[in-house]
Formats: sequence, structure tokens, C-alpha cells
Amino acid sequence: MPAARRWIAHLDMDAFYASVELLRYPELQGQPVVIGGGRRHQPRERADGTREFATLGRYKGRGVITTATYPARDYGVHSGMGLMKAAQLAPQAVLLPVDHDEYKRYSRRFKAAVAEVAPHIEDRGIDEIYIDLTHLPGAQESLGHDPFGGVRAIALEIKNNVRRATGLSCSIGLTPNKLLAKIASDLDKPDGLTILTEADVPRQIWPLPVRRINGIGPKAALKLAALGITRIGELAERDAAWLVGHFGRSYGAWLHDAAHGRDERPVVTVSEPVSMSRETTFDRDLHARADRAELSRVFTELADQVAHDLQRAGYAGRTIGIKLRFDDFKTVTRDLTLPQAVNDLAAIRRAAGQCLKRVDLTRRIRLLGVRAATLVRARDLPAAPGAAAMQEPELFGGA
DNA sequence: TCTGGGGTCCTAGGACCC
DNA sequence: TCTGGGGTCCTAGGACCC
Repeated sequence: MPAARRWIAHLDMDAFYASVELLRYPELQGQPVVIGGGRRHQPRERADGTREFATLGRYKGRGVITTATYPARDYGVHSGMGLMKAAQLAPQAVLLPVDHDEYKRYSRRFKAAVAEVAPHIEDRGIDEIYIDLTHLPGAQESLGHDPFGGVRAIALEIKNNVRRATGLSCSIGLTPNKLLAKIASDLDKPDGLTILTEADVPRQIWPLPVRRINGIGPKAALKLAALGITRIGELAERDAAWLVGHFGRSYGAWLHDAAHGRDERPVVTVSEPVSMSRETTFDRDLHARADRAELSRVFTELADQVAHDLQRAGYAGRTIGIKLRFDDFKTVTRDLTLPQAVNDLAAIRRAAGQCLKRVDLTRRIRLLGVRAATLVRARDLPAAPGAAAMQEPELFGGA
């Protein structure tokens, strides 16, 4: 019996956050809407039952766009763009705050709907997944004149199930591996289904910019451009040794494989968290001396959030770290590995405080973060030694 | 109108050990 | 008065992704 052809789907929810908001506020359908920023721009209900929305033009602050509707994207705004900058391009666009809990609910709903059809799912965040369809009944069969009719029918059933469960559309790329599936899901958006095989790589993949490859980011794209490579096909023309020479053994070899559409990674259905962190950017840059009380308060709050996140998920961290970003946008991290994993506020704050002592606090601080890593399941922890009454250390250069 | 927050993975040097 | 060498842990930074 020949080995089954691998069929991997990448499913991406269309403009996910924005689409969830449109279910709540259908009157915004077809309008430019961006999601992002803090909680200060909640829609207001008028006496006549209609709603009043904040507009981008009135926004003041340091937020960025999390998602924009397709009409908003037509103005040139996109996720990651600063809201103040986006306001220049589309001042009349509606601005909605991020409601993570709501998106999380819809995320669970769409994943459950997929799982009814195809349970072999790899989570890739709130709005996308990989699905291995290889061993589903009918996946290897053709239908009439369509050699891939079997998997096509399965993919369409998945899309229907998602729409029925959530009212939302998604786009699916269906190919022999994750790398190609990810690219393919983006080729026909929204509400698309793109099926590709290895044979389609030269015609469909090679003309695309190298940035479409998941794993080639802004830095690598810049370096490739300096070497005269902007399209995936140009990358595929270079031999592996040349790429290794410019990008190192690991990344160079990977670039070569990626350009040829080769990727053997399996769909991974279970994974353990590696770290948990909380961070916040201040409305204005704070100084360790002048704003000591405020910084200490936030520091403790972040440590407390990390402690609760760990406890809720049933983990403890043996490595505790901090992150600071200064007014010049330079970012530093410090961490400390403890003999025992911890997940209580006092221990996390104490370790994070130790880390803080190793940072030069001359510049004003823009961002502060606390992180726990080297996670272990809390039930594997030795019995707690009992909260010792400890003197809390002074933070941010006391004395 | 500068640039969020939550993650993963990789690299590289030094310590330390056998 | 060139070089041991491999393995693992710890730390810091950075690229990348959603």
C-alpha cells in the first residue's frame, strides 16, 4: 500500500477581532473600523438606542492597531501601526477597544467546530490553526474530475461548520505541508479555499515576495533584498551552500528548503507552555527616582498578575525575569534561576527585585514587564515551606 | 505625531563538570 | 610560551509570530 499523501490545512479566521466586533455592532458593516488601544473608547448607547462610536481622529496615546476591517485597510492602515499614525490616514474610522475575553470565546467556538470534522489540530494562537487531514476518510480520493475532491469536500465542510457555529468566515490553504498551507491560506482572502501541491510551487509560490514565508521577517527580508533577492523564486535559484554562507548553517539550509516548498514538520496537537509574562507600556515615560512609587506599584501589580496566571494554569516558574524598555526604545532583560520553582507573589516579586538591581536606571522607563519561565506543573512542586515573613526589598533604588 | 502585549525559538559566551 | 573537548546550565539579546 502506498503511503498516504499528506494533506495539511492552515485555517485563518478573516479579520478575526474586527469580525467579532461586527457581530455585536452590525451597523458598522462595510465601514472602516480598527480595533486597538486601551479601554477609554467604549461605544456609548444613546437615548434613542443607537450607539456612538469613538473615531480614530480623536485618539491620544501610545496604542497600536490590533486588527483593521478590510475597508479600513483600504486607507493603508494595518495591524501593528500606531493609532496616532493611523489617525492621519483614516481619522473618520471607528475605533473600538480590544475585548480579549470575547475573542477567546469565539476562538474556542470555531476550534470546536473544526474539531467536529477534523480533530487533529495544532493551535497557533487565537485565530489560526493547522489541521492534519491526511487520515480522514475520503481525504485521498478524487471526486469526479477533481483529483483533490475528497479533501476539498472536507475543507468546505470545515468552513461551513465554522460559519454555522460562529457566523464568521475563514480562509483555508490546503497543501502537503504547513509551510505551503500557511502561504496558501493567504492567497484567497476572505472566505477562500486554496489547494496546492508541490507541482504548483513554481507558478504559484515563486512569484511571491520572500516575506510571505513564515519565518522570514523584516530583518531577513532586508538582508535578502541587499543580496538582490525579493521573490521566493529568486531565493530558490540560489544554491544551499551560498545561502549557508550568508545566513549560517541552520537558517541558510532552512531558507533553501522553504523556497522549494519543502517542510516535514508534523502537526503538533499538544504542547506545554514555556513562559508566562505580563508587561505594560506607560502613558508617559517614568523615571526611577521621580516616579518611584508609581513604578513600584506597577511592578508589584505585574508580579501579582504573573503569579495569578501561573496559579490559574497550574504552573510554577523556576526562572523569574524582568524586562524594561527605555525612552530610547532600547530593551533590556534580566533573569534569575531559582533552586525551586515558585508561583506566589512574594517569591516572584523578590526574585524580580533582585533582577532589577542589575539594571542601570538612568534613562526614563517606557515599559516594564515581569516573566516566569522554566515552568513546571505546580502539583510536581515540593510542599510549600510556608510563607516566611520576609522584609520586602526596596525597589527602584530605595535609600 | 514613532513603535502593544503575549509568546516561541535561536545564538553565543561563560561557568562548570567530567 | 597557540588549542582539549564535549555536554549542560545560565544569562542576555534578538528575530519572528499572532
